[in-house]
Amino acid sequence: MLQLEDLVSSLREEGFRITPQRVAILEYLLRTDDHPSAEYIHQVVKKQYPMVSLSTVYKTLDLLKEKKLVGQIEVGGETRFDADTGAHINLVCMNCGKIDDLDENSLGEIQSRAAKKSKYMIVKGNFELIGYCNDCKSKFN
Amino acid sequence: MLQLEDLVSSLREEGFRITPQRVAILEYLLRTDDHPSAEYIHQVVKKQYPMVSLSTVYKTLDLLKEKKLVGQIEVGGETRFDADTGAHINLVCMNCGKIDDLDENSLGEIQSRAAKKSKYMIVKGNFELIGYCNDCKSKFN
DNA sequence: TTTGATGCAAACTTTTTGCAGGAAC
DNA sequence: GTTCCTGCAAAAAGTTTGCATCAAA
Repeated sequence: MLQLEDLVSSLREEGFRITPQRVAILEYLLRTDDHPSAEYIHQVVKKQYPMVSLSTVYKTLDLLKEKKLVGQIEVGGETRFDADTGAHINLVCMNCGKIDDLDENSLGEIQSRAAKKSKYMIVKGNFELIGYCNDCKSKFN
Repeated sequence: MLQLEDLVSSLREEGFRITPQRVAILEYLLRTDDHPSAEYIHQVVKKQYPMVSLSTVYKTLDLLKEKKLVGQIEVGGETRFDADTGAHINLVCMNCGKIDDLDENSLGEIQSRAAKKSKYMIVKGNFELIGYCNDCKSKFN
């Protein structure tokens, strides 16, 4: 499990400045299992630090993406961020918009088979299953 | 293999009008293996029918999505359309933007396992592997 | 004190929408 | 002739950028 202090010191060592805005965004991303949009992160962080602007959220997310601390997925025309960088499937609910993670150990095998067949050099994978979550599916039966 | 005539008559039977714009877009989507963006479809179709507008392309794509004749994937912040509706993996090249398809028969199994574990009702899957294609990967070694 | 980060506003990109005119039936 | 479709232009939504100010180091 990643700790806030570790991230803060590693950022500081690389010459990045530790601002309250960055700490607040990092704190939220570390404690949530969610897959928030930039807009949503802004809403949450603003409750605690009302002076944080949306463009700072975007800039911080860019920084974290570059350092591979968050992943990025696109769902329904909206970009969402994902703190879990390991290989997993995102389950996306078409009704409530919730995104759950599912570990699946056969993904690595598929990935290497695909690399061999296609001759691609694979950098990362995005696996999504889209449907209705347990809470919402009853409404569509 | 889907034929243009079949699609045209099925659209006509459902009360949709057959316009040159719709035929041109359908024709292009049927003959290509590509995963074009709306903008790109517009460029291609305009060469043949210069009067086609981008908003008509979007409206036609909406219609085709609703009828499940095209799939939609989001890659790098851009929406791309995919005429292959079967279960497959999209291989996305980070350098040239090309998208290849790869059939993978273990996807169905993963999907049913995921449905059981997560209690989701799965409607569709998006599987992407992102990296460098055979032509581009030499530039990054 | 120096330099990088912030916040605002404006710009940009992609997609959607309203509406008047035109084409398919 | 009726109704749906098209194309334009404007709006909307999400993201990026330029720049003056501010704060971390």
